[in-house]
Amino acid sequence: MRTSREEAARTRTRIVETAAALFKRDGIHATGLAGLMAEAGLTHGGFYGHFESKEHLVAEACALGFRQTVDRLVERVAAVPPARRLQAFVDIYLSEAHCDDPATGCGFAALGAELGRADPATRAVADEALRHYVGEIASFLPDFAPAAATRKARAIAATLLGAVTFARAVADQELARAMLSSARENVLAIASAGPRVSRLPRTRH
Amino acid sequence: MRTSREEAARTRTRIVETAAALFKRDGIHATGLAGLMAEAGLTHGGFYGHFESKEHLVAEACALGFRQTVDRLVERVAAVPPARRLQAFVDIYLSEAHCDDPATGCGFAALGAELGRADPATRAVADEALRHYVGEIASFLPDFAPAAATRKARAIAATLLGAVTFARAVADQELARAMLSSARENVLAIASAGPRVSRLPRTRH
DNA sequence: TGTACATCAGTGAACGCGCGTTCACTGATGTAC
DNA sequence: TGTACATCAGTGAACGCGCGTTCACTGATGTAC
Repeated sequence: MRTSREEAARTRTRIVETAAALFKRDGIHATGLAGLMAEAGLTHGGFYGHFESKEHLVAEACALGFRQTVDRLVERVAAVPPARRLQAFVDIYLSEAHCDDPATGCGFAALGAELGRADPATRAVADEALRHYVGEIASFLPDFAPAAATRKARAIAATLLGAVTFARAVADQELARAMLSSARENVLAIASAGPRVSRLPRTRH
Repeated sequence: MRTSREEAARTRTRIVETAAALFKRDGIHATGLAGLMAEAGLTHGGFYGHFESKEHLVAEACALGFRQTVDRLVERVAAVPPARRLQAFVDIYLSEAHCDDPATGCGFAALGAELGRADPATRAVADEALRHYVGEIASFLPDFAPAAATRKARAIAATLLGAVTFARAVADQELARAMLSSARENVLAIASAGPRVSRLPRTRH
């Protein structure tokens, strides 16, 4: 039962989207191809018509997952006045809604340590995604010189990722909330600490 | 071939230690019991003489892994004068040696998102370990009131975890180093920002 | 435009393999006399 | 203290199952005339 080329392209996209969500929800290793294909409304035999191997799908699904994460955040934050964008971004990232729904949330937080064990192609995807992501966060810090903003953005990305990882790991919801609120407080402190470019322009040291 | 009770107790300990290292190195889901038992110098049949299920071992191995992490850090940092302990701790945690060897490093960083999918017993273990860990970091911040030190310690724990997760995930070593150094810089800024208890005692707000 | 045929997207059975778990067995350890 | 027997730590084969991957097949799509 052959389908049209447009339909086949749509099928392929659907597999990648389903994979991105399942990998983020259950982990890469724990997600089987048969279940994944079934979730996409297909039988598992057709998988190798679209992808060379599971690893190839992993790289593509991660690329999509990371892109979606950043795009969604940027879209939601764009509606906020520039001066409040960082705070809006931090509030969304550290929300309980984000912690409760890894499948649609940050790919780095959802995959975590598993990325460090992924094949080089997937890790190269992570390179580009992280640079892009840090660049977006840095754009929420217009008061700082670009190099300083980038360094702060990296630290902010790390703090947010770590806080959500801890919040998801622990059983005690009060401890999880304490972690999220402590991270929020200190991220905003990072964002406002140090010399502003308008007062004290400074190049990287 | 029965062995003595002392030997059996040592065998059990060896299984838990081996599990802690393999879970941290390869991930919990990706570590099979047969390979794990072989690594401990045993055949897999004996496993259920020591543990009720893999999940029970996971909880025990995580408890050990988390405890080891904190104990080793505290031990190494104890040799440093109190005023420099935070910096020493941060330098160890963000070292390339730590990034390159998950098996002996921080259990939270090594297991990451997998903990969020673990059973309640394992996540309860994470609760206690995180509280203990945050308490140790707070003890490196004696200049702050206890509640403020705890909040800063949580943010520091999150930043360190996130930075190592990113550093391990990316393929580009320069990007990894940039992440580690940006995290270091901003963690030390967190640690020195805000009112000190000696100058401006302040209760939690 | 209509027909005949080649292509190929998706199906479903099957492959070898490693998974977590069970169990009959072995033989040294621990115990009772 | 020495002997006879029960216990049980560890062995190794086996269980059903899901894994990633392969392949012969089906039948609608795409193409050539």
